[in-house]
Amino acid sequence: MSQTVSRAMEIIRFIGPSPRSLGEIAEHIGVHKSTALRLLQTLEQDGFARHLPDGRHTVGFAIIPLAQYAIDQIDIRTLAHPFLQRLAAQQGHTVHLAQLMDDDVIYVDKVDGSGTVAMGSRIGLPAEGHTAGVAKVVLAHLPESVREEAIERLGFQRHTPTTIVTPGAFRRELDLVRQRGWAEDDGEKEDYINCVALPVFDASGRVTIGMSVTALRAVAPLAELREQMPEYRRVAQAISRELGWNGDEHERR
Amino acid sequence: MSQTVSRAMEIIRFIGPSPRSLGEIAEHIGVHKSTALRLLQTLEQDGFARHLPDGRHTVGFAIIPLAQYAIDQIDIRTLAHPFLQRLAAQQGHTVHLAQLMDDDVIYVDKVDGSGTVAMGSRIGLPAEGHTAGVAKVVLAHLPESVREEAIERLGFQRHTPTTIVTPGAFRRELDLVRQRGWAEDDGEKEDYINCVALPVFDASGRVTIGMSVTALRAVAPLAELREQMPEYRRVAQAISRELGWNGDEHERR
DNA sequence: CACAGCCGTTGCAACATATGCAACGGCATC
DNA sequence: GATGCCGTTGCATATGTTGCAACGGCTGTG
Repeated sequence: MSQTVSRAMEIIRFIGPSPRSLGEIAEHIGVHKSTALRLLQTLEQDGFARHLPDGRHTVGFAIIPLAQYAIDQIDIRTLAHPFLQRLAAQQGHTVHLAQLMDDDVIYVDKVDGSGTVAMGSRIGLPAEGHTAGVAKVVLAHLPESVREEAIERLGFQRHTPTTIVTPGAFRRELDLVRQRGWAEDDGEKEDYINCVALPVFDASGRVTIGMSVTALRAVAPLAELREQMPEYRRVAQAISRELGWNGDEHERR
Repeated sequence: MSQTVSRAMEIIRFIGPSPRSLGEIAEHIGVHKSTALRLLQTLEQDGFARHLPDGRHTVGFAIIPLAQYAIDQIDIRTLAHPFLQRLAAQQGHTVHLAQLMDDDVIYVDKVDGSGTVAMGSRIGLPAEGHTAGVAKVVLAHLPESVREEAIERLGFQRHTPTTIVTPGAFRRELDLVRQRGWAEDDGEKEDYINCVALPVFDASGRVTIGMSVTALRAVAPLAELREQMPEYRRVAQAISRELGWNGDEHERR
């Protein structure tokens, strides 16, 4: 293991959220300022960090295309994409796939329907934990201790009158998700958009991926999406079988 | 400068585009395999690299949120965003801002109009060089030698009957962009979407940023967007003045 | 205006770590 | 079964990283 490389990466993690001074960085990684400065100079030479005019240091743009490579290599995309495309074309609605990675449910694929819709979801970015259907469906199926930790991290910011804003109400929502087999976003992030989200099971019956169908409320309200649930369930299970799932959705780990 | 950190970063750049074996990596950075392995082990411990089941190494997901931080800190967004929001609200069309970074014109902001539209543009991702309005308008205003190098890198893949697919035709298009002062995407990437793009000048009269207005052809065909050109030019110049531009758009470097 | 304090930075010697070597086990090929 | 190449590890040592001392610049205070 390389201590020098570890330090450099810790610097990048530290300066990412907000720009930092040399002294702060040296203190954070526990080295002399001259050491931190040399590490920064190297990171900056290669575009992984930037030296701002005010003297502080921040993350560099060379990381952006590398992140895109990381996104492009998410395996489930290749496997699931044809299913999403068919569903989007057939139903006319936007379909997402999102996967749990570390502590976030990250959008990993998105196929727009016809009669299209703009929304804040972006591949590579996390779904909002307390509003997005895909996040709810993944959270609902996590082991309880993991789920409780995740719930504690949620901010429960209100966006619309239907946003769930307490942990208790959110737990009841997740209970409902498990009971009926799908999650819903009832205009909780943007009040003109709703969606349903289905679990995607892996070979061991776990759920770390969710698939959602999203529509403008004016075009297809929740009731209409619910009517299509048998078809959505069929597609989510077809993707699950591609992942080696072979059982009933009521199987639990 | 830290040689060790440089090597680690070169490893990340090398394994990003496609996964690589330990031997390839060691050869690429010019060290013994055991050295490359230790550097990789450190990168993998922190999520900057991943060790695939087949033994190869690729870029890790921890880079994705860092890239988002980098995107979030692009200064022009803060400055230009109110202009884009006003224009989008007033015109009802989607407005983009894109900026030249290294060899790509990267979408750095995007405001959706009302009566919304889905499109492949994503913040942090590059605009396609030979079709996107923002890319054409930035390319058109580059110094000639830089422009020629950029044109040589373009793939000229046809997407629709109106896609420009030869360097010669593309050069003539850029001549036209400079002459009339704006670029167009005439359904060249998706045949149902068109846009116009205006140059944003900086304090020295250079153009590394473009602003575009995009609409569904069915909603607002090119002719209709062209009618609004005085207003679009006014907004682009207002943003330019915020950047310190003080002259006539015919000023050249 | 002088001074103190803190910042970012550099040259250099000491030393701690990164490095390459030799060897290993595993796997594929002949 | 032998060979070649892969990824990997222990260890000695060479070297690059590291901290120290000192520097100039900037800001705030008296």
